[in-house]
Amino acid sequence: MEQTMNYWLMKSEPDVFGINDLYNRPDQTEHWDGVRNYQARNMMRDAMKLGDPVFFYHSNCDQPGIVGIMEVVKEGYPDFTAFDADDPHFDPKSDHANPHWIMVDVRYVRTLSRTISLKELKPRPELEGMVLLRRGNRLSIMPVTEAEWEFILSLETTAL
DNA sequence: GCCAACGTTGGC
DNA sequence: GCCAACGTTGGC
Repeated sequence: MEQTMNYWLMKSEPDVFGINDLYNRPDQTEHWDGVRNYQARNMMRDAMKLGDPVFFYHSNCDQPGIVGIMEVVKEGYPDFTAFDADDPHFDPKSDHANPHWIMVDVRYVRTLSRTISLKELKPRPELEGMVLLRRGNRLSIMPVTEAEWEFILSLETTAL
């Protein structure tokens, strides 16, 4: 059964885990742990599929924006950091028998030739309605439409 | 560092 | 089930 490809955007603070950190991981692959939001969890559990392309977004930094591309290389499985009392993302309500939290593995694909900043995305009429740009949006993982994906990539080679 | 927006928690 | 208090996110 053929399934439509889904596109995603995942946020991370570059001071904590930036795109260069992903680049430097063995196999350029890392598990995306620590997500403790049910909406984001549900997307990883139900909708993110092998091979789905993902924008890497740097948040909470000098220039928030999209910095690169990665892909899903392992579909949703229990986030073991929730089981570890020493982990900052520990959740006492989650255990192996009943894991509350889910993560996926992602692999580095490439770094964009320049950062496509949030500031640059905001005024674009083509991106009106994009989840990222919705007021008060705090999701760390969100869907991107194919049209949004293509448009954003077209900006990479556009002069500012 | 500030603070708006939002999710979660817990008392009732 | 309501909602106030609190914690977190994340742009600025």
